[in-house]
Amino acid sequence: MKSSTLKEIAEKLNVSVSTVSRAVNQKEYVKEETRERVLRALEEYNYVPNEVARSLKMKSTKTIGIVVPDICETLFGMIIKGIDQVVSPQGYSIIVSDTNENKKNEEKYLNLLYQKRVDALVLATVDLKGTKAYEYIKSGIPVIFIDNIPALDIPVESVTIDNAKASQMAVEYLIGNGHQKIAVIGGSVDETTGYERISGYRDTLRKHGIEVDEQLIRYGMYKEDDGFRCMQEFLNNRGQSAFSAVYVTSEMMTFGAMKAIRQYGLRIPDDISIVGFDVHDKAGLVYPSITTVREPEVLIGTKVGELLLARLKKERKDMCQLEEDNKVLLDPDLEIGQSVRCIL
Amino acid sequence: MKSSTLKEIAEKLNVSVSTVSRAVNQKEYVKEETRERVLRALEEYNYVPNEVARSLKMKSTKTIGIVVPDICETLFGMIIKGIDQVVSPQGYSIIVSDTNENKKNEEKYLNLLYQKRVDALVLATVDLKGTKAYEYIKSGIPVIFIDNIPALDIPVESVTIDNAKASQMAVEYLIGNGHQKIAVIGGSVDETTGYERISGYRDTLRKHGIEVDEQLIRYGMYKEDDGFRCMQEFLNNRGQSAFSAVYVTSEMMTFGAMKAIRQYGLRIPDDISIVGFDVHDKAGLVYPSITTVREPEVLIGTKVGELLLARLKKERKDMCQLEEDNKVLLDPDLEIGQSVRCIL
DNA sequence: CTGAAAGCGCTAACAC
DNA sequence: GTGTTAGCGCTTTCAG
Repeated sequence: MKSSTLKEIAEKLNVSVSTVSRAVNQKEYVKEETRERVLRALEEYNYVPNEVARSLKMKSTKTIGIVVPDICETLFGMIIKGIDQVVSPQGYSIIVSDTNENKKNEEKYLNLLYQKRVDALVLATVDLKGTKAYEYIKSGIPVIFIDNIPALDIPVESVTIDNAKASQMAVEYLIGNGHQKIAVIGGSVDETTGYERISGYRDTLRKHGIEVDEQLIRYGMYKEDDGFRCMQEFLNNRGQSAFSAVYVTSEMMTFGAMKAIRQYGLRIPDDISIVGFDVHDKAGLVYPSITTVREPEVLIGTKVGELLLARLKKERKDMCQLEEDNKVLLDPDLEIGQSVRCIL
Repeated sequence: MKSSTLKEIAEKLNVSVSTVSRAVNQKEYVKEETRERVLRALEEYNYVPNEVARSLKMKSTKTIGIVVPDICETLFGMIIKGIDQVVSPQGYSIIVSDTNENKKNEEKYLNLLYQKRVDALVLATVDLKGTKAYEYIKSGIPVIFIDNIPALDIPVESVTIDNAKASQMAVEYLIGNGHQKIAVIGGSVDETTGYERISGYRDTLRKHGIEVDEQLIRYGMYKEDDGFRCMQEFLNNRGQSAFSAVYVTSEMMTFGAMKAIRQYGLRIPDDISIVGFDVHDKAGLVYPSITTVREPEVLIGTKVGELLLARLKKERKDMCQLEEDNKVLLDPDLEIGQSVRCIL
């Protein structure tokens, strides 16, 4: 039951390997009769093309590397799914690597994928220096960033949501419901996502003539604990800096914040309104349902897939480096739940 | 910034490719001095081994194919993570394919992975015939099944939980809390998981001298809607067949069932107790928290990884087919929440 | 239309 | 210790 090689088929049929190859790839001119003879033999001898050999020859592995901090996060799962959906019909496969949010791991995986000669790389980096990714780009391998975009001095391609807009939507929704004193729990401002979300918050407040109260801004590292802790601080500090609503910029921190509020004996949205980020309530059983900004995950994936395919096709002719940045910004969604009270 | 080849390095150093190769692979005897000279050159000329060429020669791609119905399901995400954790240190990469629960897709992916010559396959199949997987096994490629195990007439290897035991744990927990009339929502009995879970339920009731009431058994296809519908039927039928608790054998159906109960104006656990399966409440915000049987996901992954590594190592010497089934059964966990009322 | 031959980058006998 | 050589299985000129 071992699958045979072109050469074996060729021998059995007394034709040359090149003829068989041509028949297999439906290329060039092969006499209809021989083609059929070959095709039949392929079946009979159970031929399956060896993509490894083809890769070596063609200098293309039909393989795309995806490196994410945590494959279990719904966001990344969906993105991977989206990418797979669009690239697999073209024969591309996806190698995923889960770095566990660890820089060292990321580097190891990036090296491994380089050895395996992936045709392209999709990267949700935790290394803001992006040193390793730099090497990929330099050697002409298409790299698309999702989530964070590292600071590189060469043109990069990325697909992310418009984080500033996301914050704007969240904050304006709160303002629209009468809230003026809006606290925020941001992520690390060293990262583009964290930075953009917080500045979006600030800008939107200002735009609506609301003064930014630095006491109402806290930062966490995206974990549930961080959300919990920041919320506690807000709550303890409520005497000085009152607020009626809070905007939390990540899913787990949103959960943490909600728990802090509950533990304080306060109710959502009666006492405090909350808008989350990327909250996924698969069960639909969280009460009250959470109003949240949300990335269009699958769309990100399919967009990445399309970009990839486009570049992979072009790359063939001219090993073109990107001339300039291509930062695709997708619109976030605002999913309305019942966690915001209208106080107008 | 293109990485060079062994040959190029060899030329620059005026040594042969094999010497360079030996130095790279730290193999055999190379004079310490030459080794160092080579190693330095590798750095200088930015050499990165071409794994494709090596794969062709070695007939091993250091690549493992994983095919799952839905990568976004926490269960599969965790399993993939677990596998990756144990195989990547050995230089293996993982190609994932998301079949979207579709048999045709599954076949397509299985073919693609075969072409790519993955060294092994991990498969959560939706094709109970397992026709395609059969070919892998026949051609000597290690296959490990997770989740469902197809009916094949050759020895197979699998890592799953002990589904009968899972049901036993769920049902005995309910019985221990005084429940006697226990309804169940099962999955498709054509699949091993569905079948085993339901028979585990039956056996456990009998073992405790409780008669099985067929009216209290319903089947769904694992979707939320199915859980909702089955629960409705139970509820509508409650006049004839009363019950105080329900055991639901999948996560989404559990959510559906809970919604049906709520919509009926009944409370959990006051009116009806519920035990779920594989319920993940990442937020920890579902109220009441759900008592659920749970697969030890990461453990499944790491176990699969170890099995894989073991076979991949052996496979080198003797292309040994499995002599007999190797079905690894892992113990499920019972996570106690507040969805079961004690009526003793 | 078909075949011969080179070569993708690497490993592993086998010589020297 | 090191070099030579023969492929791994495939694609692709270039001849015929």
